[in-house]
Amino acid sequence: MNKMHKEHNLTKNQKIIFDLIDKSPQPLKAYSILYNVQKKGIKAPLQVYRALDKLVEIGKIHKIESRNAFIACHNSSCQVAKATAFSICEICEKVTEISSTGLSKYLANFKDKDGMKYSKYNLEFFGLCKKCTLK
Amino acid sequence: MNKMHKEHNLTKNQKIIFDLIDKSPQPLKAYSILYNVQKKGIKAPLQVYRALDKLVEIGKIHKIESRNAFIACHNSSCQVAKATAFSICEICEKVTEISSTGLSKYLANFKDKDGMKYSKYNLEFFGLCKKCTLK
DNA sequence: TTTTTAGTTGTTATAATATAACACTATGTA
DNA sequence: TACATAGTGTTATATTATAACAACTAAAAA
Repeated sequence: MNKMHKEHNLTKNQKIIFDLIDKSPQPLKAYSILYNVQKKGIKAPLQVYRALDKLVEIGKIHKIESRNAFIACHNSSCQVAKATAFSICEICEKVTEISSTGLSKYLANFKDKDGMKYSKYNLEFFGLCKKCTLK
Repeated sequence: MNKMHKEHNLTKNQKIIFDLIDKSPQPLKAYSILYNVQKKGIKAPLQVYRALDKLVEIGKIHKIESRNAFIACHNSSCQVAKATAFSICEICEKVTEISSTGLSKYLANFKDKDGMKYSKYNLEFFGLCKKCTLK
């Protein structure tokens, strides 16, 4: 198996929740996830949050911090949730993961004025998506 | 009063809350703020959140999204809360606002692969601060 | 095989964060 | 004055997230 793409064998709950998020074109919130998986036997918030925590940890999903919502990672280069960038439309709330080599290199190499480098970052851009720009 | 050079004259509640955040070396959370200003007559969460919303809007403070906490802006160039960058220590939780001309220019001019530019961004770097690096 | 271990599960309860709705007040300005 | 805009005080409630504990499971070590 390719090291770069180590499979994390998801447990039942993790799989149910990942599949739901992965199918969704847009970020889902924890309690909306809960509502959607209750018929599959996941009844309590903690069951959802535990699966979310794990999925974030292994990089299968990302949290959109400014929205308290979760989106599947569609960027093969971020196997671990350490370097994330998103664009967020302030009207329709559409969220897109940005995968730009230039951006990720720039940020991974960024040093602050004390010369510190950082091991992780999260960047959220806000503006209007194409559709909303035209309205 | 002349609107052209309108200072944002803070109201009583806004001023109480801004002063508290401004004096704090580290970000404060809403309910910790509430606790600290109760002796000054601010008794309800909404009074705090309303002041916080306004202070964020006019750029006097910023919200650290990943921590649900608020910090005073010490970066004279961000008059409006539209371009923010922070470093966050994952051990001691120390937060520092980054003011790097290079970084802000790079991000302000960033275009995604559809050529879209964005009007605002928020960037949070995570790692260890100097003190915690030495431990 | 048995035992151990780390990780996950299911559950109840509760903490922490944030907003809705409504009546009222202050202030600037037409 | 009257109007518009923004802020206030209040109660209630919605939303997001974690604590604590007992039990289960799979994989690896003995």
